[in-house]
Amino acid sequence: MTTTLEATALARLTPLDALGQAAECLRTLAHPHRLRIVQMLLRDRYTVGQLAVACDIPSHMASEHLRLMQRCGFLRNEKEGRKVYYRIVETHLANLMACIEKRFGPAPLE
Amino acid sequence: MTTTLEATALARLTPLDALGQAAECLRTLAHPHRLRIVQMLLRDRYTVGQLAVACDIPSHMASEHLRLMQRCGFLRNEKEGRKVYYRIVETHLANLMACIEKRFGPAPLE
DNA sequence: TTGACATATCGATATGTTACGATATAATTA
DNA sequence: TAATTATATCGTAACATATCGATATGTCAA
Repeated sequence: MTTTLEATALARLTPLDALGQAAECLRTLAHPHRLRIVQMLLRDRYTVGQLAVACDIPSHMASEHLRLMQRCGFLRNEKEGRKVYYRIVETHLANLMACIEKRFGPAPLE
Repeated sequence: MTTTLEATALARLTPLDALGQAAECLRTLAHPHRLRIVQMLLRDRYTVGQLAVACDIPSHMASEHLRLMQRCGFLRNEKEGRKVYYRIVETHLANLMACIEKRFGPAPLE
C-alpha cells in the first residue's frame, strides 16, 4: 500500500484500549431486554421481578441481565426484605439512551 | 409475584422490536476497531487500506468491519479506481460517538 | 418451623462472533 | 499480456453469548 496517514489525521482519536472498554459497555447494552431495563431504570428504580414482568422473561433471566450491567458499572442494587431494587449509577447512560431514543423512537405518542 | 406495574410506568417505553433494531446497531458498533473506524470517518472519508493501517489490522479485516457497518446502514462506499472510499451516512452516529467520547475520553489533549 | 416467595447461581446446550489463511475479483502498471 | 495493488469473499476453528431447567439462598408469613 502506498497509503500513509497524516499525523494530524490520527491525532485526537480515542486510544484503542479506551475504545475496547467502550465496546464492552456497548456490547453489554446491546440487547433488547437490557435496553428496556435501562430505559425503565432511568425513570425509576424497580425490582428484579418487576423488570422481568415488563420484559416478559423469567426472573432468573432478568437477574442475569442485571448482573451483567452491574458488572459494567451501570447499576447498583438495594436489598429490601426479599426484594432487590436496582437503579442506574452510570450517569452517561441517560445521554446514550437519549441518542438511541432519538433514532429509534423514544416512546409512541410524544 | 405480587408485583404489578402501573400502566403509566410502561407507557412511553420504546417497543421491544425497535429496541431489537437498536440492539443490533449497538452490537455492530461494539468493537474497538469499528469504533475507531467510525471515529475517523466522522472526520473525513478514508479507503479500506487507510483504515486498516490506522487500526493495525489486515485490510481484509477492515473490509469485513466495513461490510458489517454498511449492512447496518451506517456507511456507504465510493469506488475510485481500485480504491474504495467509505463515509458515514447515518447521521445519528455523530451524537452517539459524542456520548462515547464524553465518557471514555474523546482524544487526549482537548 | 414449615411453606411460599424473590432472587441468584449452575451446568448444558444452542447460537453468534471474531480472526485467520486461502482465494477471488477488479483496476492499474510494466 | 503478465505482474502488482486494492478490496472482497469463503471456509473454518476458537471463543463468547443467550437461554433454559434445576437448584440454591435468603426472607417473610402462617
